[in-house]
Order: sequence, then structure tokens, then C-alpha cells
Amino acid sequence: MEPKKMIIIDGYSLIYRTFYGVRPMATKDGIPTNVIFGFANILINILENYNPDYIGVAFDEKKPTFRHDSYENYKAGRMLMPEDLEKQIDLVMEMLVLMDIKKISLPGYEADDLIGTISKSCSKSGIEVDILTGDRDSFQLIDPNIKVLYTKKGISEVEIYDEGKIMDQYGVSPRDLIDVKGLMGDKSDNIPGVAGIGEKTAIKLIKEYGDIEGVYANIHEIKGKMQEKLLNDKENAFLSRHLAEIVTHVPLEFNIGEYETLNYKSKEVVDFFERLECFSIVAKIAGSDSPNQENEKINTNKITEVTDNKLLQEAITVMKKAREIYIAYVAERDYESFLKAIAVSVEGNCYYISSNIFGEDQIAQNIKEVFESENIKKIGHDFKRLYSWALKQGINLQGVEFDAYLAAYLIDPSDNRYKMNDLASKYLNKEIISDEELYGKGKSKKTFDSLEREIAMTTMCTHADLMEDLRRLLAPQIEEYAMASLYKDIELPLTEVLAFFEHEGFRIDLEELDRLDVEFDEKLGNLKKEIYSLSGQEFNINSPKQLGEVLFEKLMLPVVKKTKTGYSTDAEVLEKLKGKHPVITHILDYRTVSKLSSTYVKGFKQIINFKTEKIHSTFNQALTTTGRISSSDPNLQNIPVKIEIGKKIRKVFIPSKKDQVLIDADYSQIELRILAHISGDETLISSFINEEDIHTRTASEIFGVEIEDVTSTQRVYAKAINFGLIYGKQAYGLSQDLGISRKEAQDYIDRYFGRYPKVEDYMKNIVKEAKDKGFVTTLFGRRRYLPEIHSRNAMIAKSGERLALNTPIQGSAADIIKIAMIDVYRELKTKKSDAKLILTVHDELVIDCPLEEVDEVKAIVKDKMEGAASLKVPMTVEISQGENWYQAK
DNA sequence: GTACTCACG
DNA sequence: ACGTACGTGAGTACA
Repeated sequence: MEPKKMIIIDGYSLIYRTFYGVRPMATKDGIPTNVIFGFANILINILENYNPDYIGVAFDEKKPTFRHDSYENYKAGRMLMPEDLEKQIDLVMEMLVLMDIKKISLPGYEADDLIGTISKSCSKSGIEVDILTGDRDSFQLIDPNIKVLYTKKGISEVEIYDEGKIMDQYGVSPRDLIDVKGLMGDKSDNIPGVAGIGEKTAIKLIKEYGDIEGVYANIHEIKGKMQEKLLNDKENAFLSRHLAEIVTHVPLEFNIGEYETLNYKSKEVVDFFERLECFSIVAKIAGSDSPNQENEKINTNKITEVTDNKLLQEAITVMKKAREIYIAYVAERDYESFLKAIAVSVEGNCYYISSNIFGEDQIAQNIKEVFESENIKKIGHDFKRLYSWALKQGINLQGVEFDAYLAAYLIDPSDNRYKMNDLASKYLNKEIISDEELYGKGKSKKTFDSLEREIAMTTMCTHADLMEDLRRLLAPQIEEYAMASLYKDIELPLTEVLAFFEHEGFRIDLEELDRLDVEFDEKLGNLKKEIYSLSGQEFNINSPKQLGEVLFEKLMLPVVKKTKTGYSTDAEVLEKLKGKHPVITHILDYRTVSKLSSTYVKGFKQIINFKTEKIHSTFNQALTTTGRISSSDPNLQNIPVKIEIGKKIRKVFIPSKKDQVLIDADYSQIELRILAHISGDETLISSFINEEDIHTRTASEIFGVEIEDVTSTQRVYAKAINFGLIYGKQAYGLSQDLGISRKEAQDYIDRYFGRYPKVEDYMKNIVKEAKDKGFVTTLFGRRRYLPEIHSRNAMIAKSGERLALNTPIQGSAADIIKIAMIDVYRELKTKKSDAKLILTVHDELVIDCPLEEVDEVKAIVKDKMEGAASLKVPMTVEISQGENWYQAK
């Protein structure tokens, strides 16, 4: 009969190893989980692969042990446990209880002693024991039945130590290690040993004389300094050995039956790991019932490389019959999308179709019907480029049912890792190759075509095959978080609109851009000359460092503000220095023009697509924590508008064709309206219902004057307060903006809350809600976790509070304009209008519209935008048109 | 790659 | 005692 096997784990040793060895992880509400994750993985690995008959985890008690009694300095000078580790200790204990794994501890004894006692006792009864630890001390316990699994490199590897290995490595028996340690001591436990004797010497001595008694019995044989050292610390040597020796006869009631391994896969265990968002562990537990089932599935889901027309027809036929297909694709994007390959997993088969074999058009022709069928549900990851490609091919892509990219974003918008490999690792505990590993990065980034065919095919089919599991895990979570409608009715359909923006682009007036280029260069030249002459030297005005030296060292202007690395020279500082030296205004002007020229003129020239004479920006749907969309390459959401010279940039943005105009529609004060709605403040609501000038009304309220008597300064103040509110601005900030005293600013804020009490209530309530629930939501259920709100660092906690009150406002505005975008887009599509929605800038939509359709389109846009949500206040849209974006604003 | 600065809502 | 308004993206300098 096979001998029984037992595993004993040194609990704290493993806890520390995992804490430092597993990358930091946390749940969305900030509970650290890397120890749980690491510990659980090891446990499950052991239980599944090693299959022990008995298992136990030993822990030290907080009480002192006999070692402290014999030596007061024992383990002195140990560092306190880090906070993120401490928080996980109780969770580890809970996990062991749930998994029915025996915990071993006894006051007055260390884990090592318990491990020693149990292992020796088992060893005697013929049970094979493996001790899992990261502590070399346990090596002394090794005997023919006891081995040590020593964790290395964090936890990823263990090294097995048995008697032979100890002899090889140390040249003495396991038992002799106790005497060795007696002589050499142990820094980490503060065991003194004999001063001046290290491991090498100690081993030599014990080899020679057998034990410490032997050493001292033959002390006359030992020469010189070493004899001196040994005699000096004789007492310490014996004491140290006493401390180092693991007790193997702890008075412990040991009943082997309590250690039997039971089935750990209860519902409670799964709930526990779900609660801690260790989804890959959940997947592991679920999958381990039939070992390797998951992995086999990926590998055995048959890959069919579609190499000829017959196979293509077969693949399409299977897809047409399917209710659901799982898609992975690669498309490269210029101004339009180029499909490189598509993998479709359906009915246990993964069809890999490459455009190298068929060409895009042939794939399009064949797959059109599948793509256009609402009844064939598509499950995939980030459909934006597929929508672009469909647009290019004249395919009306329908039936997109599940997008893992968007689902993961909605579940936790702060995460920012939503690539396939991230999701596979996070939710499925599968490590698959990342895009970075596949393509490289930076300059040496490879194209899809340069990948090995086999690698491209297996990677994509793996992705397609994983989609099913991802949906199974993510879809219920979307439901549970009450985000089904946000997901299905807003985010999923929005992808098509963004794809359309990217595909359609924004036409640029190249001549006007050249004209601006010349104009700005000329201005910069003049300003540069002027600055050099006024400051008495030439230097790089663009270098904050050089500029700082000139202003504050050469011209001796007063230092207003410092940065981490030197003098601050930002606009705020320069404004304050304006009166002190004539060069300052020129520098400010130079900065303005230089920004316009480099970012908006030179920058655009590089990025214009000369085939289309358009700019095709990229819109990111899963980036911001609040739900807004972001734009890049180039960013079309920060085109100058505030100052006149900057506004000229907008003249280069023109309609796509002759006899078309741009229509610009923007929500008026949408964020304040949302604040009115959520807070329910009657005064604020009535202002909007009565279509008052909101800032004037606010001024009238806080300054106690009639609307007609509000001065322009009062209105400016009120406006600053109104805006500041949305961000949780404090008196200090307001005083800085308005150049008033902090007390005065506080006074205005107090008066504001006096007049708008429900706004103050909202702010208090939302902060409380965030603290209680750990997250805040928007009007349409978008969620953001705010773990920082519980920070012990008051500044971070305060910042969390500001996020708590700003996010529902900014995020609800984002929800609303997204709805408007979808509605406008769909309406124009169904009406087969030639007008095109081409851009959003947070609270604004831009439409490229044929002249003859202007009135109708304006009506549609206004109607859809104002009707996107029904609030306690009207949502007013201001709309205008022009031959370029400058005029249309 | 980081710091600084500045463009937008 | 601390620092002080949310959310973005891009260009330039410099290590």
C-alpha cells in the first residue's frame, strides 16, 4: 500500500512570501488581495496536483514563547507588518475555514515547533510529510519520511530538500544544523551565536567535532583567534542552540483525522473568492472538477484554417445556422479599417479566415449576410474596427450582443487593463500571449503580416474561444450591478457611432492651414526678437529651465511658485509678474502662439490624411473613469475656442463637400442642470425652468440683490462658484481664482449653500454614500469605485470626496450625450439623410450637413438631444451653423 | 520616460 | 501640518 501523504504549511512564511512575491492586487473597493490570491493558488495547486491525504497550516500565536523567556532579545527588531498585509490576515484565516483546512496554533509555541511535533509524529507512524515553507530553519526536521518544500523566488518555484540534498549542500546531517546555527546564530531571529563565526566555520567545526559539546571538549585543539571567539561566547553558543532547536514534543492534542483533506469546492468558497474579485481562482475551482478541461478545450476546439473557397462556404454555412458566434479579428487602421484576419468560433470549430488568402472584398461578400443578421448574435472583444470595416464594405453590422472590452470597462472603469490577455488573466486565470509580446513595442513593432501564420492563427482562435467563458463571467456581473441597460442600450450601440466618426473624419481646409502656419511663424519670429532684446540674451524660450534662469536669476524677478525641479514659469506665475518687467507679456504671447503653431498647425499637418484631406481622430470608449469619450491622434476635443487667436484654428475645419455646412449643437449648462436634477434644489430647478441666466440668478441670490441690479463682477463671482461647485472646490481655490481673500470666498460659499440648501445636502449625501457603498453611480447606473475615500491620508480621502461628487455629474452628462449621439446617428441613418454626425466634444455634437437639409437636421438634432433624458429641468440645446467650425460655434 | 506647460469640456 | 478643482491629450525639453 502506498504510504499516506501529508502537507504542513508554515502559514506566516507563505503569507510573507506571497505578499512580497505576488504583484499588488486589490478589489475595486480597495481591499488588498495579493496574499489571498497567491495563497489560494498554492493551496489549490497542492490539493489538485499533489493530492495529499492530510493537510494543515501552522501559525504562530501572538503570545511570547519559551524562547522569549530564555532570551529577552529573541526576534527583537522585527519590522511591523505592512498595512496591506495585515488587512489580509483575517481573510486568509477565513479562507482556510471555508476550505475546511485545519489551522494549527498553540499559545507559547511557534509554528516551527508545531510543524516539528506533527511532522515527527507522522514520520514515526510512516506517513510521508512535506513541509512547505520559506524558512531554512525547518531543514533540521528532515528525515527519511520528512522533506521540505522550500519556496524560492517568491512562490513560483519550490526546491525539494531531503536528507541527501542537505548533506550535499551543507555536508552535515539535518540534525547537525541545529548545532551549526548555535554557533553561527541567526540575524533575522536575533539569535546571537558566537560572534565572528559564520556559516562556513560553524559547519567545519560541527563536521569535525560532531556537536557543540564536542567543540568545547576539544577546545584546546582549536587555535588562536577562533579559540578566543569560542570561549568568549561559550554561553551564547549553548543558549543559541537551545533557541534554534525546533521543539518536537509540543503538548499538542494531535488527531490525524482532523487533517484529512476534504472537498474544498463549496459554494461558500466560490462566493468568498467572488467577493474578493479573484475570478481566476473561481474559474480554477470550477474547472478543477475535471482537471485541465478548460485548457484542453482551448487546444482541442478544432482550428480550421479556411484555405479554399469550399471551406469558406462551409464556414459561412455553419455560421448562418448558428445562434451565436464568437469572434476575434485583427484590423489595421489608416483612415479606414483593413481586415487582416478573422477567427470565428462556432459549434466547437474555430474558422480562421485570412485576407491574405481571400482578399477583403471576397470575405466581405461572403460574410455580409452573417454580419447583417440580427439573429446571429456576435460575441467579441472591441468591435469598433470591425464596424469601421463593415462601413467600408457597405455591410450593416447587426446583432452585436456582447463586447468583453466594454463589459470589463463598465465593471471597473478605473482598471484600464481591458486587453484580451488582461481579461483572460483576471477573469479566467489563463495566461495568454499579449499584443505586446506578439508584436513588440516602440520602433520595432511588428505588423500583423509579419507574424508567423501559425502563431497568428492560434492566438486569434484562442481569443475567439475565450469569448464564451468571458461572457459567462462578465455578463452576470453587468446584470448584478444593474448596468444591463447602460451596457445594451448605450455602450454597445455607441461603438458603431464612434467607428463612424473615425471612418468619416473631419475635412480640413489645407490652404487655410498653410496661411495660419505662415501667420504664426511670423508672429513667433517677431516675439522671439522682442524677448531676446528685452531680456538681453538669446535662449530657448520653450525650455522652462532656461526661461526660469533668465527671469529669476538674470532679471531678478521675484519667485512666485516653485516646481519639484525648479522655478515655475506657468501662465499663472507670468500673470503675476506682468507689471514687473515688459518682457513678460511677450513671453505669454509667445507661449500662446507657440502652442497653437506646434500642436494645432504643425501637428495637424503631420496627421492629415492626404487621400481624404481629412483628419481621422481615434475615439476611445473605454478610457475615462467618468464615462466620457476621449479623442486622440489628434485630440479633436481640445481645439482652441477661448481666445480669439486660438479660435482661428477652427477656420480650418470645414464641411466635407461643397454646398454643405457644419452644424454645431451644444447643451447649455448641462452639468449644472444635472446638479439641479440630482439635488432636487427648488431654487436651482426654477432658475432653469424659467430660463434665467443661471449665473446672474446665482449672483442675485448670494449677494441679495435684484436680478436687474447684479453687476458684472458679481456675475463673474457667481459663475466661478457655480463651476467650482461641480468639482468640490474649496474656499482657498475660489479665492485664488477671483483674487479675493479666503474668508471672503468662504463667505460666498456659505451664502450659496444658504440659498441652495439641497445642493449642500447632495454633497453631503453623495460623500456618505460613497463611503458606505464604496462607489458612486450616474443617472444611468454607470459606476465608479472610490477606494481612496477611506484613505488615512486626509488629502487623498478629501480628493476621493471630490470625485464622489463630481463623478455622478460629469458621468451623467456623458451618459446623456451618448444617448443623444446614438439617437441622432440612428435617425439620420433611417432617414437616409446625407447629413453626418462627425464629432462629439463632451457636451457638443458636430454635424456635416447638406445645405438643403439644414432645417430638418437641426430639428432632429435639437429634438434628440433635448429628449435624451427626462430631468426635472429642461435640457436646452444651442444650435448654430457655418461654413467652418469657427462660424458654426 | 518624466516633468512641465497648456489646449478643451 | 498639509494642500487646495474634475476629466482629458499633446508638444517640448531634458535626463
